[in-house]
Amino acid sequence: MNKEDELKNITISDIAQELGISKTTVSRAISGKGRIGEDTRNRVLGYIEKCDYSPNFIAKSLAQSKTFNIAVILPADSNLIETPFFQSCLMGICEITASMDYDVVVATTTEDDITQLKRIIKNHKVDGVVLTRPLMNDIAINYLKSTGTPFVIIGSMENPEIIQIDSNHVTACSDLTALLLMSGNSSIGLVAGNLNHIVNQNRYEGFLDGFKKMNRQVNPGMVCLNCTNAILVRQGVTQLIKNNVDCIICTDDLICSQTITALDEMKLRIPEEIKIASFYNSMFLEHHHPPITALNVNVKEIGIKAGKQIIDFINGNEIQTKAYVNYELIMKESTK
Amino acid sequence: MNKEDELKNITISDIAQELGISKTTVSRAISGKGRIGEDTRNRVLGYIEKCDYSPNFIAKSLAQSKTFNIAVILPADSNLIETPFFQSCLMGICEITASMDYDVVVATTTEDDITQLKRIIKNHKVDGVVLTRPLMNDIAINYLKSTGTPFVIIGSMENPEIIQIDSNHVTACSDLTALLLMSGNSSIGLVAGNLNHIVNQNRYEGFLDGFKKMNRQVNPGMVCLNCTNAILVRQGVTQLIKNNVDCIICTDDLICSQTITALDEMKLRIPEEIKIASFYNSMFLEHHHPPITALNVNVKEIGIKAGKQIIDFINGNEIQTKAYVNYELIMKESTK
DNA sequence: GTGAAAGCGCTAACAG
DNA sequence: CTGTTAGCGCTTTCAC
Repeated sequence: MNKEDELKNITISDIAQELGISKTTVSRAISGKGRIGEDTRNRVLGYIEKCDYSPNFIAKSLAQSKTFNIAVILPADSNLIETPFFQSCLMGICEITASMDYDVVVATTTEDDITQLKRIIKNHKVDGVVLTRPLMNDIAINYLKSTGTPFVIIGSMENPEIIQIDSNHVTACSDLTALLLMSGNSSIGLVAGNLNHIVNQNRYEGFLDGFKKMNRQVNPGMVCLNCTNAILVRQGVTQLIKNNVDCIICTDDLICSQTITALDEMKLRIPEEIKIASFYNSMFLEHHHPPITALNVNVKEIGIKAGKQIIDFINGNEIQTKAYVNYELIMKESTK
Repeated sequence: MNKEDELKNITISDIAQELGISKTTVSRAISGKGRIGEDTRNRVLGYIEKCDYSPNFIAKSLAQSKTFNIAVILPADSNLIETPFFQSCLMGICEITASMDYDVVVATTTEDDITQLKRIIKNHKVDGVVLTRPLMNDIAINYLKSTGTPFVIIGSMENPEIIQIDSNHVTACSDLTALLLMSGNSSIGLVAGNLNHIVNQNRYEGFLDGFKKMNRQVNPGMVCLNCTNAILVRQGVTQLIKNNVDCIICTDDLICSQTITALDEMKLRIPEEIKIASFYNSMFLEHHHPPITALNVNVKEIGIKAGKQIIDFINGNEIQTKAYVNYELIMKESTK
């Protein structure tokens, strides 16, 4: 009987008829908008409770030209597919949207293919978008701007008109670098990923800033950028070793794991012969032996903030265009 | 101007009026349903192309009582949140659904909280559901059954009425176990995760089956079940070591990483003093030193099949209720 | 405080 | 082959 009740798809008209009032009144009781008598409202609400009515969002959507959906755009690049960052983000977004009566539609893009995004926007499937991996020259951002779609990015950009949620990768990397310099590492190298990803730009910037803060010069031979695959990482690490680096900072956990593999091949021991640090304290780093020094962020909280921001923005509420989430530096054995 | 065009929200009526025909005809031209003149169709299609019309899915949804959305339910359990399996699955599902003109709504559940799922179903946000982590006694499955919602599971169940996509964990683990027994490991132990997860039941079953195939007895002291956190894993490993195990099979990568940490603490070297193998060849195992023997599956393909199955099912197409995806045993240094 | 009626954009009989 | 007419379930003026 439960089964039938749910399938019955009881509508607002049914309720109106049953209670001998008009659809309008029922609608008002449910939405809370417009004037309505205290007792009438309670009568409606009571009946609704009893007969397990649930409104048809599609109809509501059509009438209001709103979908009550937001899109979350995930990168589909093969080398990011296993990164837990996006998954944790998504969890946070789902949590907050559900609590605000919105749902999450996901789609993937690559650096040069945004067809899934376009479909969703063209089909009016969502009211707004969360972009999780902004690029330097981002066709997704350009598209969203050109269509006038509300969106927020998880990341940082110069443009102050774009709503942004991020941890401050610049100061984070700057802090990490400075701390490592202070603790006696005279020659620190950087292995960075795709510089088209803004986050890697930020971390690179922070790296340089850390040196500046400590009044040190960065040796150009100590910086390997755009290491977008295991082979490039290995080449980079080899170069750093030749230049007698004593500590390596990796811009993310995948690069870190590839760096460790390279170091292993060269029979270099961590931390005795070479120190290493990375970003985002994932399972990989957490359970590595020795444990890897890393910057830790509450990624789920980033998702929660991003979800709240976009929904508030859609609904015309006031929001801050730039929100930061704290990070935390976790020093471990790999840099001792 | 592009901007205005897209916002203009040109409708089927506009087109009809512009072309001096009826809405119905336009609708037919677009959908391809019903008889319509070759030339009329082309005229409509041509005009549509030119004015960048895109249909309003919401209206279509309301008229057809279909949403063209499917839900993907992801586990929100803290110890699974970083598992790349679900992310890869999701990628596959997104890819296939997009190509079939469907979209993906995601929601999370835990073992005892399916409120997000309920919201989505009650609000008629989706036409069907993909469950990614079936449990032994799954309230989500019960709920979906009771509401008559079409769904598929990524995993295996006895019930042949439920549409299932999976790699065969039983034979996979059986093969792995048998192979390790054959290659001279006399005493193999198992560290398994939450047995409420069907997949862990399957692997446990496979483990036992491997022994049986080789006419060996399983020593009960060699099996640690329900190791749902790092502490339990450590206890389990300690017990296995006391019982002079020479090889450990872990039911997933998280347990594997925790096992390795425990082994490290005990100063046991892999593979010299103890061998180890795991499931699902994630980044963690891939870049570990030494590389870890594991069962590898094309997870994205599982997602693709699941997405196709649910959409085909919704549309009343014929489908097989049980689809397997191949696995591959990758022997590496950790068991040499 | 409540109701009647129009309409969101599309589909689907039913006629012609 | 094409047009007319009703809806899908809800919101929203505009009267009363």
